[in-house]
Amino acid sequence: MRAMTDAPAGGRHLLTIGQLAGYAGVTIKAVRTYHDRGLLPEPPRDASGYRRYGAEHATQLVKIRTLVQAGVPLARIRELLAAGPERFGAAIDEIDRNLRERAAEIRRVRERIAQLHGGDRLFVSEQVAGYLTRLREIGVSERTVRFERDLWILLQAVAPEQAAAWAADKVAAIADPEFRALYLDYDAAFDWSPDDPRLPELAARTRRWYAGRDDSVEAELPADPAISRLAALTAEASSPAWARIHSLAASITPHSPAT
Amino acid sequence: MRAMTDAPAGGRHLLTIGQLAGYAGVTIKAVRTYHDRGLLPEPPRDASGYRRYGAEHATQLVKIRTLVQAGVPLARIRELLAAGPERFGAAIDEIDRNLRERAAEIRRVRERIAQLHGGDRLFVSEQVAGYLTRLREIGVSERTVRFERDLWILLQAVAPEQAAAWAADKVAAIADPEFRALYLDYDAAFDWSPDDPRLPELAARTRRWYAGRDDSVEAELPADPAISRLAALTAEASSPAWARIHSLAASITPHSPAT
DNA sequence: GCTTGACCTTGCCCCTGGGGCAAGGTTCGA
DNA sequence: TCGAACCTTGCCCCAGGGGCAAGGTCAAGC
Repeated sequence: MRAMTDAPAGGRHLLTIGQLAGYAGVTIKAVRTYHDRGLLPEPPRDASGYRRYGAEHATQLVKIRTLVQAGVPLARIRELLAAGPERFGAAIDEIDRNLRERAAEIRRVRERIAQLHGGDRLFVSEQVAGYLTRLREIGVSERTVRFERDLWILLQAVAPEQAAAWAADKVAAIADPEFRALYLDYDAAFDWSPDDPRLPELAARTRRWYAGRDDSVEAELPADPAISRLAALTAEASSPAWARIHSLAASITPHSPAT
Repeated sequence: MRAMTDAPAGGRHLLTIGQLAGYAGVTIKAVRTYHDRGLLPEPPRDASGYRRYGAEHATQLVKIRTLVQAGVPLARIRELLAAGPERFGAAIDEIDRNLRERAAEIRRVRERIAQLHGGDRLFVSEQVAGYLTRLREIGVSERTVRFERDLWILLQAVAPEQAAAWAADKVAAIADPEFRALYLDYDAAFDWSPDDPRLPELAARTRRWYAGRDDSVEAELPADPAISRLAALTAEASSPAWARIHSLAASITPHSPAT
């Protein structure tokens, strides 16, 4: 066996680095990198300093390339090649599991990518996305829907559980025709002047609607003042008319339709 | 609209970088990298120099993360976000195609990985792998089979088309019971002494077998002298007994059974 | 008021898996 | 004998961050 594994005898090492790389489907640079990282032993050199490879390097290199294509890091490959066949086999099983996982991940990513085409599902919870869709269905302008969406994103980022409770409340409210009418009027009022004579009446209707609600529903909502202020401030910063309504109906702060 | 897109007004930018990163499922470092690469605009700073983000950053960041997970390079993502929705849509289609391709690639890699468990298919052509399997079936020792395999790897690396022609010839020869018997005797002779009295008779049988061949088959084989020498030298370096046979039957150089 | 821990800031060097280029030496075929 | 195609080493570059240093800041609890 000595002659087969060690012998530097003539004839056993005759592939140049380019031929070896070509056979294994790898670049010359990659071969040299594998030498540097200790994955592939340095072969003997010929008289002029060229590396001369034998079949043992070729089999090793094909193994390495296969593992590299499977996404195994070079450091791990070095360990695997050094380990015995039983550990090697176990590692291969693990790598294959890993590969299956990656394929599944790609499927998941493809679904998300498809949602980039449009739709809000990418940015907010399913519940909120359904609510936004419902708003569009009843005729709310795209501008206001986007405004709502951005507000929900903030809410979800700051306080996910509170956002969920509020969203449930909103979904329930939107089932009421009176609330829907109110919401559409708010939508229309977005760019009215703050002096518009219709605003006081809208504020009064808003107050009446909240007054008529079941108090128990109200009590269950977490009433974090920072969150309420956030909603109110955001609305006021966007529309002077909404700010006016807010000041006219000061008592209803946290639950005006557009927030 | 101005108030919705530019306003630094209080209340609109209140996420810290950590909250933003947490919402989008991204590290703080990644957010800063996206600022540096121009994927995400720098938000206003608060009094103490902290970045303060609004919902528009959150939506943008979720988009970015989704594209990053899909393997889109950051430079490309920047272009996409700057482009109009029609180009964005077209790019999404292309990215999805890319993703499908990657999934297919993973399937292919899994097949190759499975072959790492054993088998020669990873290292030599299907034809040669079949030939090696046939050798094992007729009882050739594993040592000699590996020796053949290594030689074929060298041949395929140096001259793939010649290797294919030679392999076809070998597959045909192995169908002949006389050749099979000869091959097994060579296998047994591997570690005989070069002075063994049985060697001259083996050399004579070899010469007879080649003499009885159809000459037209012989003529079709490419007779590259370098390749023949490679085969002969490799064999001689491995087994003194084989070297002895070779010198006894000098005329049959390129086609002795073990090469 | 003070400490403590969790945040934030910038800047710098590190990693993988090579690619590309420079500046030379070698080998092979016409 | 010359050019093309090889080979050699060495160096810097890329993405997409990670990790650490050396600070400034904020909120809670005592």
